[in-house]
Amino acid sequence: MPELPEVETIVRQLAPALRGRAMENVRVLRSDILRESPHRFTAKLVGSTILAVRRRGKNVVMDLDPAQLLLVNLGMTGRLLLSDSGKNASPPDHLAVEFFLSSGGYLRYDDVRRFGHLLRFSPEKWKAESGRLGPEPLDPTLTPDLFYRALSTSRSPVRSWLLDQSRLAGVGNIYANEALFRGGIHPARKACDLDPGESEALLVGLRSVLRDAIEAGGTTLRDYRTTTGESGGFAPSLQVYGRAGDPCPACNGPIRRIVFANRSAFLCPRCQPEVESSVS
DNA sequence: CATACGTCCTGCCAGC
DNA sequence: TGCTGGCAGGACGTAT
Repeated sequence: MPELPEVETIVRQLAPALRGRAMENVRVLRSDILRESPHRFTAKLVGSTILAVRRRGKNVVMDLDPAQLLLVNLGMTGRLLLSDSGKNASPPDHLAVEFFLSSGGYLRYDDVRRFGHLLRFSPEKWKAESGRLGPEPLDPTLTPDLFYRALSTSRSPVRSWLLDQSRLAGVGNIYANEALFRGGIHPARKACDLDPGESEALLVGLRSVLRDAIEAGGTTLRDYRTTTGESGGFAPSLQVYGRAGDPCPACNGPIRRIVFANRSAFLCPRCQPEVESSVS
């Protein structure tokens, strides 16, 4: 569910609302969301103050005082729901963890499939962990040349390359497919086969779709919600994802769905040819 | 080392 | 109406 634009949307809502507030109590209802005992998790967090909320890849990262980090990976169906006022919203159907905050509100983590995780890190451990993730796609220091060189080291299909968090942090199946369409690149082509021009077109397409989706508050297909429970607005703007059989917005030919690496890929066969045009 | 595949879990939807 | 199989936005462990 949540890829970079969805997590960015959540973080932009949480950051101003949570900054400076303390966790007065923590209640764990589904401990398989954690990788430590609920008792230890709770004991280490109660009394902490939230200094900042930010994003790294698809993770929500909270900086706490005393110094530690709380990372939320939403998996497929995780939601962070914020109730700022005193009034009690009825609990969501799959409530996993509740944080009771100073000034009376609370933050709830809800997750149908429980593929998500809530993880604590020391600053040192987080630094190492973050180092295992690839660069942020929207970071301007990721130049077209660096992007091209990174692609050129891998024989994986370029769609798989985009999904690999250790190569690039934050891209999931929706935006990988949309970026490949915008860049005119077939998803099954080997990453190392893209030429510099194609590589740059892909980077431009990726950045544009991520920015557009952030602008719209993310894509809700089914489960994704903002912290107030609202849907994102980008779904109608998807050009290929989930649109098998629909006309291509560029050439009117039918969008196709193919499956590889156990996941659906959507593409326009005409706009995203399988083999690069070896004209020269 | 790099890449490929099965698995975790629940809910929903199309098709019979 | 009710059942069944297929499918889902992620990420990790294991096998090759």
